[in-house]
Amino acid sequence: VRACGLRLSASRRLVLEALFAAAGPVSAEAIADGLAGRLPPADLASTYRNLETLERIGLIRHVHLGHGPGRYALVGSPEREYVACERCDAFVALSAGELDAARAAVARASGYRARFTHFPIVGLCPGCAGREGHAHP
Amino acid sequence: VRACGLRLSASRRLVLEALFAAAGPVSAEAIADGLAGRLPPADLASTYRNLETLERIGLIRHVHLGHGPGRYALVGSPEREYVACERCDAFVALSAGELDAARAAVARASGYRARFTHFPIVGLCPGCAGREGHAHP
DNA sequence: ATACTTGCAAATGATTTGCCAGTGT
DNA sequence: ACACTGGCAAATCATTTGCAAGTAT
Repeated sequence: VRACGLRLSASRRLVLEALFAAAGPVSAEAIADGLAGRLPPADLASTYRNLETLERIGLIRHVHLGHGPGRYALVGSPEREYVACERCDAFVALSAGELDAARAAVARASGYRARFTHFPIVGLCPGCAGREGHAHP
Repeated sequence: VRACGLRLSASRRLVLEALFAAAGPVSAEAIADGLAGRLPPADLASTYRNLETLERIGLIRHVHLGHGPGRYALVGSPEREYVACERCDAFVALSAGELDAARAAVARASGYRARFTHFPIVGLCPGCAGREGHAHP
């Protein structure tokens, strides 16, 4: 952290603590609110600035799940890729490798090297797909 | 159109003409501007309302390509699915079926039924993937 | 005639920026 | 000390909403 010429200020440390404490990816607002009281609150604009800084040095990353705000998480091993439901905002986080077959199929069809870390695969979760097409959804 | 109890007003017709005239998916702002002068301009808020209405009755749909605004297109046959580059915003539109292998791989890994019509597959286009990892990008 | 539509202005949600005072190193 | 940071207010971007006036049917 300091190795990048950055200062380890109180609010910067708070952002990192929040991301350690969080179960999954969390929004900037949730972090600024101190994860519902579990941590001291911080200014929202500063939180966004800190998230951007920490992302630039590769400590964290953000993913866009559903229509809401972006969600941030520590970069860890194994790396996570996401599949999200466009109807109910449910999502699953898979480990690197589990989507390699899909990646290969995309490369074959389009030439693109797909990455599901920043923008997830979007579709219907088993529950919403089951309700699809029924008479009374 | 009228079959749904809707009126075919001037600005509604204009939105449809713009979508017929456009080569690919276009933003609401581009439509409201009359596609750079090719058509008369319209109010942006009304354009958004008309796009929403036309999408609700299934005539059009929108897709989120890159970081910019959503882009609208007529629903046609063959149906289109998209693969977009997260670095340079280039994208390719594939016909329904071309991504079925990828869809099957996703279903195997996650149980989700992926659809790439509203949120595209995101990754690196061949050009950006080639530059990735080089000494001086 | 009447309900659907428009246009304009103002609100919204997420995120960014300007600016000046505060503080790690 | 000095540049990096924090907090607060105001700006931005895409999109939505309120409302009075207009118009397709």
